[in-house]
Amino acid sequence: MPEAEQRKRRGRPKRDEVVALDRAQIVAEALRLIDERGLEGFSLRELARALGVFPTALYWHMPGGRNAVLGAVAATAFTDVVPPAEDAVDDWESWVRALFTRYRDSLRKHPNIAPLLGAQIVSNTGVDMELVERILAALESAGFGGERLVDAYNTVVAGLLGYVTLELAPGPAEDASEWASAFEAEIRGVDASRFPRLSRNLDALANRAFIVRWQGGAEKPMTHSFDFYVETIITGLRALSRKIG
Amino acid sequence: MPEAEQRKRRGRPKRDEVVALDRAQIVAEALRLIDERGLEGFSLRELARALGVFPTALYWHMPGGRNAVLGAVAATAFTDVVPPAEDAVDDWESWVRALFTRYRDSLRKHPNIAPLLGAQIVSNTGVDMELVERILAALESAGFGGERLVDAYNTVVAGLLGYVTLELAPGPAEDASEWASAFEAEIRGVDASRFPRLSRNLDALANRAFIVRWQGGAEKPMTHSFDFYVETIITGLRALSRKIG
DNA sequence: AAAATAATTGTACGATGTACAATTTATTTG
DNA sequence: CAAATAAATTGTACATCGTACAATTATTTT
Repeated sequence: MPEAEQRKRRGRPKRDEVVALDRAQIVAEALRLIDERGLEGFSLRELARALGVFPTALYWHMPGGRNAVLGAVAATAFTDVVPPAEDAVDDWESWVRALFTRYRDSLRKHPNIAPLLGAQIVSNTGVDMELVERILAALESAGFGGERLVDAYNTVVAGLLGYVTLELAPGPAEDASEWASAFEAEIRGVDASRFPRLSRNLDALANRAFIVRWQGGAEKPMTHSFDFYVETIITGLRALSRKIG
Repeated sequence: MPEAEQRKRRGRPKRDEVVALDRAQIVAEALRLIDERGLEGFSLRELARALGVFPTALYWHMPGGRNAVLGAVAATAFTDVVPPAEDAVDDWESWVRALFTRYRDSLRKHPNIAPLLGAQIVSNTGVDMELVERILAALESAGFGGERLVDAYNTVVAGLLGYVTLELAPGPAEDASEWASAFEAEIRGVDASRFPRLSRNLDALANRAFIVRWQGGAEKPMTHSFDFYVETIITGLRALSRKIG
């Protein structure tokens, strides 16, 4: 733990004192703590403790308090997800594919913040607007325009966040392994007469499909289905772009 | 407020006393409170207050505490979403379409619980297994089997939750209208040279598309795009089901 | 030199989740 | 039918949390 040394004096610190409190550093440390102990276990006070600072000092740099910190942390997930331009130009499909996988790769490095993204209108105008612009570019080159462009755009954004948010969703908080084995037993012993298809495909589905899994995507990735999901969306968009344009 | 009258006596209540504490009632009241004051404002103590009961009494019926209550509340969103059988049989596409719209309609009645669903491995074996079974049935009748069935299933489930979770996501907690107008101004004044396409389509996009909206889906539904999104997924699945089977 | 502003320490408060003991009623058992 | 056990609550207690606000000190501007 990178505890900063104590500093008893009150008031504004001298120029070269070790406080080094700074918006970027607060966000970075917050992300580190969330990576380490999860979203549920995150608190402003622990963040302050880790930074060697009083909790209320954080409010100077982040006037929004807790929510502001979490918002800023969430925003970091979008850095570097927008694929470089050269991949796009005349192949919107592979650009969209690249976007999806880059976003997923980015979140897989910090799976604990996934709930923040799928469930918050977080926006940090700048990075985000770049993302919007580039999605629009891809979809225009796919032939969408006007009202359909809006629909296609919303489809891409929802698709972008949807799968990954769910894949990386956290299970029950503390009783993890106990709950997991109990749930596994329940799944394994599912009534074959009431649920014949589930029962027949159980080996293929158990712990490898939503609702019937007992591990989160951080421990047990669902990559193959993700690729299929992306192809589904791209294929659907391609078909619909031809239908009316 | 349906405050229950006071009852001073300690210990187990007599048979016909008005305490009426019961798992189902706890969950129902919790949902009502969340509908009313939002997820952020929900607390076990207020729930207990609303039920006219000590906070710790809730632990008797819900051993998991807060998380257990929220899990149970989340599960209610899935009641009655599975479309009746007769709609399906030999038309898997309209069955899936019905599933998507029913789920969305269900959540739109309780938009505040949306974050719970997109972000938690909540499962209540029974209702859920029925859902799983029926999705599998639809996809088998669409021609999916084996490994592809798993992928298609995961695609449907992720698609089912993804859009709605994002659409109904809550904005910033308290400073709502202030933030909204500030954000609107920022969007309206976006740099046309850096973001030409966004700028060109601004009227169509502003407050009607993800990332560039300042109202949640509870206040401003995004229905048209949702329909397009559903068609995208169904069309994609149809095409991919023919490709290999 | 004085005033304003920046950046922190410190204090304080109400609220929260939950562990645990005490108490009372209902049910089961011998 | 008495005694034991289980069911369902009240009541107490505690650590923790977010944040409003005052006090303090250093830097920058006037």
